[in-house]
Amino acid sequence: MEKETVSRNFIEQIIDQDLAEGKYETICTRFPPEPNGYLHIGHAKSILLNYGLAQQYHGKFNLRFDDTNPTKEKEEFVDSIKADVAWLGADWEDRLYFASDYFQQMYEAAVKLIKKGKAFVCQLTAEEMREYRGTLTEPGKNSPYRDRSVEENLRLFEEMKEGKYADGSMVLRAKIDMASPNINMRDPVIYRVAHMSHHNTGDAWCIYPMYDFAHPIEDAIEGVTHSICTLEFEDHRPLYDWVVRELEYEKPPKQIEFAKLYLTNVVTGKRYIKKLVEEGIVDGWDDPRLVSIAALRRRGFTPESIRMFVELCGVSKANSSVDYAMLEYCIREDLKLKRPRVMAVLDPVKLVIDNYPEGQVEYFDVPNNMENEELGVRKVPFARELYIEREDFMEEPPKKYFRLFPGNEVRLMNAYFVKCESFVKNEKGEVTEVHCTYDPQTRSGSGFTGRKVKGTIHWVAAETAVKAQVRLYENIIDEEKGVYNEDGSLNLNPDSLKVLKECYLEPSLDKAEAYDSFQFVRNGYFCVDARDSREDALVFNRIVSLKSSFKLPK
RNA sequence: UGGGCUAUCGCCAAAUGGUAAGGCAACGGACUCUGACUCCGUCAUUUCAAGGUUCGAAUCCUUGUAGCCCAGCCA
Repeated sequence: MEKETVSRNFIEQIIDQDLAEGKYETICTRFPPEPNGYLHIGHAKSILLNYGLAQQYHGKFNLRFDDTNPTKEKEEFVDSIKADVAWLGADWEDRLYFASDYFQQMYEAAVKLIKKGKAFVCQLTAEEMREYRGTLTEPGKNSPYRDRSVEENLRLFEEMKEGKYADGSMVLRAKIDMASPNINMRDPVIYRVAHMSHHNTGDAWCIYPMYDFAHPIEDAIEGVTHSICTLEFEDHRPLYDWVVRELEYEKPPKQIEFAKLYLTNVVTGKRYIKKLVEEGIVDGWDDPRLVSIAALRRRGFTPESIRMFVELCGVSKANSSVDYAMLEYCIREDLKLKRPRVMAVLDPVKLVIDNYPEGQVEYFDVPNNMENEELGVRKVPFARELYIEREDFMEEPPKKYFRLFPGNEVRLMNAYFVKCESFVKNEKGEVTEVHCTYDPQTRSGSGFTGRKVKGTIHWVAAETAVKAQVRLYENIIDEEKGVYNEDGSLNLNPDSLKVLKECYLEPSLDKAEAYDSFQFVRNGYFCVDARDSREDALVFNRIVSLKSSFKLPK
């Protein structure tokens, strides 16, 4: 209630006004996917927007499959869509609908239009119809079949329904205006013939309604008040309104359009994704580098983080592309206090503590999350030989490098201070071992305040470490250059996309439950692949790596 | 070039004729058992452009400019 001063987006303003004018008592929204593919982050915006509005106004939210075209739809998509919508937390309660369940009503509606002289059966071929339609700048011409009698139209339409005509030979068209500057109003097709089995209605029908005719009817039947869709349907609104008007629905639903959500630095085009899948660049529609809902889930995003993201993006009619960094921000924000932070070394270098007794192992009680005591503590073994991150040691450190270098002392996180005494290089000049001495009185939790160190680094005890295969992912596209070159070739090195690496994890991570979601590793984080039966089930996403890497002072 | 829509910071986005919110990013600084987090601070005399109306304009008018969508028996 104290939200009084918060500004409302344009859709809320429309709803407020409709409610104030008494157009509707309560509102009803819907998410109407066609079951022809997997949901992505853009759909999440629509789902959460529709559901959020329904919640906010104490109205209803329906999930309805817009399955009016059997040539494109599959049952498998119905299941995945339901799972994704549910995962996002949008609850349709008992209101799960299928447009195909309304085929009879739609048929009757078409008959009503015919009887009103507002629809006719047309036998123009597809090509002819295109010619008759005119162009963007020239008006169209009336179909020669436009003035058939109501009786003949009724008979023909009935016969279409009975299966007497072949696919493509005949359609039912709305009789509107072939000279309209809006091409959608030039006697649009509202029913076509398709002898094809439908995933829901089987072979009961061989005529199927077109979107423009079906959608307003679906909304009207369900009592949807605000039919929220994306911008490309703006030109269809006059037709939407025409349908609900001619069919004489009381309290007709109202279509409102908003801009789709685009993200920078990701591939969203179905065409591209398909190609990436076919070429084996990605594992499939749920590859963690994509932004399908399933991919995001697999990558460790939470429904909360996606909700936050969608809210942060806002709703408007301006085409825009939201910075991927905002999505990253949301997941960091959500997981910050929610998940344990564990240590894992991704690019290991051995660290030997020369003055630590050989064979000795100590167990430290490490808080799972310093800022959230409820997450408890875990035991982490510490020994003479550890692995540290290669980038946490430098032979010749630049100014302001606070980590390990000869003579410098740092804190091993949750353990002791160690001072670098020497290091070993191989014949290639690579550092293979870093030798240190530790100071027993600096043990973590001892309250030691004798001196301070500037740096703290993470580590994993070598002997007990769990060796894991980790997949490093990088952004899938370079925003500047695009995914594909003009000649259609892939504009990236496939090897850069997925790098399999061996890394070392704390032994506590041996159990899958221990890392079923994001874990912070320095500033990046990784999560277990949701399909954790896979051998390479661990996924590392260093999505904030740019931020975390040490930058040389200029 | 017909019709529809849009234009406010690097990226989203408020402001509904009363003197440009907020978030992300970035950049300073403080703090720190991870250079993170947190905290504090900076970041649009100006709203696509040019004119006009007005005491007052991002908001109204005019003329331009740029971008997106539409010629499926797809949704």
